[in-house]
Amino acid sequence: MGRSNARPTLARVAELAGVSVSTASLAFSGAGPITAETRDKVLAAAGELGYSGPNPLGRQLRSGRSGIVGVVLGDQPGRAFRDPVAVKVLDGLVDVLGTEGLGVLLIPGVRAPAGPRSTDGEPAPAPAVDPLLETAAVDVAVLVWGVLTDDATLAALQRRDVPVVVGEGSRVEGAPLVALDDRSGTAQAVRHLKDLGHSRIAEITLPLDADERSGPVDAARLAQADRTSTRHRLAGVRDEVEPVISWETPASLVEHGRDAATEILGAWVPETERPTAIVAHSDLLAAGAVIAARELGLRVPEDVSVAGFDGIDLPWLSPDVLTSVHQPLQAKGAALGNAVLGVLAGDEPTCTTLPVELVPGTTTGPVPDVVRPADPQD
Amino acid sequence: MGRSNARPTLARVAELAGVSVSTASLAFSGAGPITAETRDKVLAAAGELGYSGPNPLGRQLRSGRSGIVGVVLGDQPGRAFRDPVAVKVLDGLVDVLGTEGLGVLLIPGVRAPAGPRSTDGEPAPAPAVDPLLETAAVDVAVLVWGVLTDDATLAALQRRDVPVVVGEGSRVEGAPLVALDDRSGTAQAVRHLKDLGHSRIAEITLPLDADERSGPVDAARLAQADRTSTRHRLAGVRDEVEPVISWETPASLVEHGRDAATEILGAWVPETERPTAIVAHSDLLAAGAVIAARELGLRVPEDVSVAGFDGIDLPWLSPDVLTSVHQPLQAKGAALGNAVLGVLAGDEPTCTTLPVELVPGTTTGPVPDVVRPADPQD
DNA sequence: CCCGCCGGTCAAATCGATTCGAGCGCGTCG
DNA sequence: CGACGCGCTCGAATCGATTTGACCGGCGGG
Repeated sequence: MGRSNARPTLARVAELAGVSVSTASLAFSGAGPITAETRDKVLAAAGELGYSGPNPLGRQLRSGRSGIVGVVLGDQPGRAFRDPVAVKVLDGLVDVLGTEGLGVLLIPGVRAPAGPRSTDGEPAPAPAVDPLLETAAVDVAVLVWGVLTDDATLAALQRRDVPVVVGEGSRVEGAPLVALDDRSGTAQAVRHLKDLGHSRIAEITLPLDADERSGPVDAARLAQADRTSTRHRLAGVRDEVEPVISWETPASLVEHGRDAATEILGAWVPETERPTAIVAHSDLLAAGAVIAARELGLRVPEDVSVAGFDGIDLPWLSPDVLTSVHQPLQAKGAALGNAVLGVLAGDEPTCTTLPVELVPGTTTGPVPDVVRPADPQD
Repeated sequence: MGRSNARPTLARVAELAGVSVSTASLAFSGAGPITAETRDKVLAAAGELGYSGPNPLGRQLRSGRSGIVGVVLGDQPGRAFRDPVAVKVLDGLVDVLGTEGLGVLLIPGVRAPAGPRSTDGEPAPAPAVDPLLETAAVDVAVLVWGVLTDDATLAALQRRDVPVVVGEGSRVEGAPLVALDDRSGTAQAVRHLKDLGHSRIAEITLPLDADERSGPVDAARLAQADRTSTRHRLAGVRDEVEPVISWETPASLVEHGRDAATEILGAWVPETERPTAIVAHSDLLAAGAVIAARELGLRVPEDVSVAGFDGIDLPWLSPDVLTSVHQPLQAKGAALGNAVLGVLAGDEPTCTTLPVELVPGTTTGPVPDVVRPADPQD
């Protein structure tokens, strides 16, 4: 009973077919020379035994590869999926890797400690890395959403000698990086607004670090910015203009963009001093800003212009089309996939920077006359 | 050079520590009795060699389990992620499995053939199943988005003897099922509308099958409905009312809901015959309907009421809050996770049906007076 | 006529760990 | 004083396949 119940192995198939295990293996893998007659004999035996093909585990041990690429999600797994940008990138990644027969394994990153930074006892010395990070059999890990300074996830991976590919972060020693021309992106957006005559420009930023703060960004806070892509987007804006106000959000979500824009547009005491344009670090934030403006009775773009970043589809913003800095999302996923392939092939790590392109929509327009300074500007 | 360059193995650590391989294994796994002194010796040797812990592949082969659960995505990997419902369920699933140390592997389902149902040559006898389906080392596969009759994905999995867990579909022999009380859900929504005085109710449906059609649903088409949950939602509506029109959509997306509602509301020649309420099979479709109504200059809910299904957050619909049949999304993911755990533990397959609950929002209201029949009703 | 090559098959080593049962000191109980 | 039991360690089998090199008969070229 013991073995009759268990799933048949290649050895038993070979036995029944009257050939050696090695020959049976050849019959399935197709590698190496084998007579059609022999193969048929093996296949017939397999059919009789209900053998469903070589066990992947055995193959993997032998080859030393699992064929699995780990994708490390941010601290909250759910949040990663709520972001259309992440989703599109993931999509492209799955696509490229899928054609190579590689699978994508979702790995939650470090789990945030239960209490929100409680100062009692130890300062969370063990950041509770997800068990999968420690044990999963992945050939490569992809850190799609960047690397923080002093990243516990990265540390765990490196301790395990798992090769890493980084997207959107700062360079990691020995790991390929797929970056975006963030700085040029926001700079282009602001230049576009300036070309339309705007000068009082407000900014809605991506999170500066993992603290999930929300509120105005001053010079001190600016210096603390930890996330590379946020830093670059901040810098790009400042290449062109000093924003009249810059508002930090806890995450790239519509509701946070709405809250930020409500603060920015609503709290301005003399209406003539209100910003005439908003540049947001993401489309989701920008969409929130458009909604907030509508709720405040402001017309877009007649009263206030809004520009975003990412170039995602926002069908529900209809009939408006967001002016946005488009990034090649699918291509970013593909680039990450190729970087993974490169690592697997043993190539030298390279650093790719993807281009961005401003695509004007209907949410930006000329600066309103009403608030244009009456005095003849030199 | 050969071995000095290669990653160290447990055997070499044991050798250096002067103990046997079995003892070294004990030092890492923690199973079985071992002296603290011996363990330290092994750990020290490991540190010296740069040994980064037991290779998962070896462990997996021995245990016969990979610790990986495959989640089969629909035909288009990207579409699965665009659906907030799917994302939340996936989120709950990852959460439950993650705490058990199980990983979630994304598997694209059958790849649709290149040409759209070209009738030349063979009728696509080889539906091009994704290579991962054939080769990935998964302990269980989850078909989150149901099973079609004659499902190639399911067939491939069964051929490989991979146990399966089904969500939202029809019962599969020997596999646990996590279902939803779809029928009661749409029935509740329609009853709510009837209680508000509506009688001319239109319906926007989920896809009836994989054909991605869009247009009115007649009795013949109704009979073709292939997807279990769609069938139940259709039935639930008809338990309460015969819709004045039922419009099929190719996918649960805002834009399709918008298109459908534009047809439904716009093409009605005598305005007094226009439906006063729309029940949609999903929140995304319902949101599209709200947008379409607004675009047509109709007020929601004064001129037309809209009810959805799912209960997802729609911050951008603000200030409206969709009336919707809420389903326990996170719980559904958790239920799927538990079903997976059950399969792994060898339990008998069970069938869970999750409850739904109508939560009224601001998008449904009393039937408008204008179009209410002038003659005194009974 | 003989050597060497070639297509096909097989035996055995290998991948890296887990685990069962045996062995071995040593303390304790009878 | 001898036997039993307990705690720790070790040897060896096992998981399931891949792959290298040997082997073997037959055929063509020198």
